[in-house]
Amino acid sequence: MEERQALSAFAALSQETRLRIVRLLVQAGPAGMPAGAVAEAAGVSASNVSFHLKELTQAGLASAKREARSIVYTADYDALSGLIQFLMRDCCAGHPDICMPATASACTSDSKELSRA
Amino acid sequence: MEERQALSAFAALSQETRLRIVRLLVQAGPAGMPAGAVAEAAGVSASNVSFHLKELTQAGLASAKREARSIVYTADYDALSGLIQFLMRDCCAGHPDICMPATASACTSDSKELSRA
DNA sequence: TCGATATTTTTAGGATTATTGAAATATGGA
DNA sequence: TCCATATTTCAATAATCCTAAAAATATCGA
Repeated sequence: MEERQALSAFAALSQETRLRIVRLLVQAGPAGMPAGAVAEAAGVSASNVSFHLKELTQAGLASAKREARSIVYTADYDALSGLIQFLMRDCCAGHPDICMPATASACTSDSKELSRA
Repeated sequence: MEERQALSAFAALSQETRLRIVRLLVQAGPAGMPAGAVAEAAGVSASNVSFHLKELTQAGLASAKREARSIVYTADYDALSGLIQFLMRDCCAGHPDICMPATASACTSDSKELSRA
């Protein structure tokens, strides 16, 4: 992931509603969620969720596909994964020990940590 | 790391100069860097670097300590590590496969990846 | 203490961003 | 085709953020 993309991704994730939406989309999995369902789950208006979904899409963190009447949004796993790698690579450059606590817990097979709501 | 902190951290990292400063501080290691040196290395004015260092400090990503005439800034390793964990835990919740590519490369001992400028 | 240096705070502006409701668009079924 | 549904676009306002310049503050050496 390039710096430009990372900057966009960070900006996208720095907004409460968008962060919530990303979580919802990730939890929805590859099947994704229609915009209306996202709006309801996030507790915001339809036009507002549309605005934030567009922002997430432009930042490369989500993608849209039409399915019948609904437009279904999906989290871009590669982008999220790439952002994590960016943090590890570019920000911890020369000091891998910074990332060790994170990778250590992630690399263990203790998946309880991952299921925290 | 709580959501509030993560939102602040994302906002702090979504600005080009601040992202550059974080890189500089990380590379500087535990010894840190005085504000003036950061300004010079980042190629920005003293007042501008002061502003951004304050933002980073308030976001918990850096800390300041006075050393003689200079105020030396240090990257907060725990915060960076915590942010990576936050992404893995809260954003990849229920879908650890998202993080796998990231953790896989991070967990290998191939440190060439980490030294990219 | 005084002056020089380093850093911070303040201030003000201009530029983005968030939010809402109304209007417009696109889809599928009767 | 026409209607109902789902979503987006538009317009306006409020809020927030970024930046640069000037003023204020803190430290050290003479």
